[in-house]
Amino acid sequence: MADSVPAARSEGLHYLSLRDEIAARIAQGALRPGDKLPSERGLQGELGVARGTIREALFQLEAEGLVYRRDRSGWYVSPPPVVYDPTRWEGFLSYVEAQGRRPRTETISAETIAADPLLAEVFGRPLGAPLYLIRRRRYVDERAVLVERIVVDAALAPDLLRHSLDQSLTDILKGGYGLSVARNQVSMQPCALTGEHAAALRVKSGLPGLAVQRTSYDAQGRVVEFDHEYWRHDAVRISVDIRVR
Amino acid sequence: MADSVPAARSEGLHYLSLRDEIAARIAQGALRPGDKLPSERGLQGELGVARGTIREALFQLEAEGLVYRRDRSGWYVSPPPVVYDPTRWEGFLSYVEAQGRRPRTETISAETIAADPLLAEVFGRPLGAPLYLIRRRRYVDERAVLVERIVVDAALAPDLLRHSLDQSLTDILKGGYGLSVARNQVSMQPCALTGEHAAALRVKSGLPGLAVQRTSYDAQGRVVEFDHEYWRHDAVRISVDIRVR
DNA sequence: AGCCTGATCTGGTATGTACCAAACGGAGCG
DNA sequence: CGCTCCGTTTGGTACATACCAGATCAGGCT
Repeated sequence: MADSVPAARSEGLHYLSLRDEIAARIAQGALRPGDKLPSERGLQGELGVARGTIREALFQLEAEGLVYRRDRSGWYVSPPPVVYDPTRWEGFLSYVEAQGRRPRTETISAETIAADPLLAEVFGRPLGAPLYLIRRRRYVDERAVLVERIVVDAALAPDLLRHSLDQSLTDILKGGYGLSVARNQVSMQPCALTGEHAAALRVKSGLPGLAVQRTSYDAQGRVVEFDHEYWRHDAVRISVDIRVR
Repeated sequence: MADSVPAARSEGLHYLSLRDEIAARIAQGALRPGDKLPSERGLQGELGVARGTIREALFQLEAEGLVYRRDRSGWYVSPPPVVYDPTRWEGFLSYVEAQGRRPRTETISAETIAADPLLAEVFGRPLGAPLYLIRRRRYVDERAVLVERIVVDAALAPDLLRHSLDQSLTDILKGGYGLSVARNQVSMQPCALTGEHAAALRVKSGLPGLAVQRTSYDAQGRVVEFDHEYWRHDAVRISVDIRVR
């Protein structure tokens, strides 16, 4: 990294100028997506500031989505986010591919469960009715970007779990069962990834995320999918184009 | 140590158990929205852990939107977020009120500017065409929750700046100029609030936020508003209900 | 070639200390 | 009563240090 960061010392708070310095390097292309930053201790020696201060600057860049960390490996420049349009339901694999990125899906678990009060209400089915619960992890360019928990009515898609769930669930439901989505009810909220979600994405507990809850209905108003997604905040941008009511 | 947080010491990482302990108190109503937490140094004495560890736990709760800080005043339990549906464009004041909260708008600045290349493109107007630029800050229950930067085509709304901009801009455009919104193009991305935005919201630079960009069109496809909003991440939840294309 | 192992590198957690500056609150003054 | 002033409280920044545990990788063994 040669001459390090002279401009950064100009003024004000150390961690802010360091943050701005690194951000500038990324903006001007001196650091490119996927590049590894020097180690915290390396920067410490280079810049002559305490490691805690370096980390404060890195945390801010992480919150801005400019860098991310791989646990006990190092800090890396973030790739650009994928654009997610909840009004176009083509499925993860196709829209990620359409953006020139490499998607992958991994099934964590798939099981039959009995409807609890909430799910019974959502699906309009009796308590205890059989439902499928699917947990998946999805990647873009081999970086885990979201975990999801999908519930499907077993009555609408018998033997769904026989299929390989690493492909598009939308396609399976449409091709195999004639179920297609006509309406989506989507709710999104910034959150922190904690516990099982953080573990599944292999990120530090507390990383900012985006929680998306989606209920998909077919033309008859039946619930086709009830889906909770937890995204890394830096991996996604939401875009919708709508007629106003 | 009064005994206070006994369960928190059970196992694992100090800051995670402390975080969970406070989160549990909020969930069960022992701490209510708006309540002030003990000071960092107070907790330090109570719990016997270092102040840095306390702060780590508080940062996580902040990232989850459960608590927020008022600079050099203290940490407080967050009020619930307002629900924002970009497909229903009734304006901030009315939908916040509909949720039983108290909205307020403050105009920071209002001026006439000349279209730069980007704005000329967006509005389909020549370079240098006159546009209005309005900056506002909006509050819910007297807490600043967003800053926005709205651009309006001066040709469509002459003398717009004569109006009081602390009211609904939607109403002014509709009532005063017959402009009503027929289509919204909305893009949202988690971000960090920095620089002027952080200052305007009086939060620490680096607080997680949600950046919303909205382009509103009327029935003739003319751009009515071009709007950038920066929300505190804990103040808003997005909800949309849409027919799938 | 493939597997195992152990040293090393890296970030993660935790503690202590010090000082700064904004916010707050109470005393005192006009 | 309202204002100013000032000491106190509170979070904000910065430093130093120590140790832990997962990730990584080179080297040696099979």
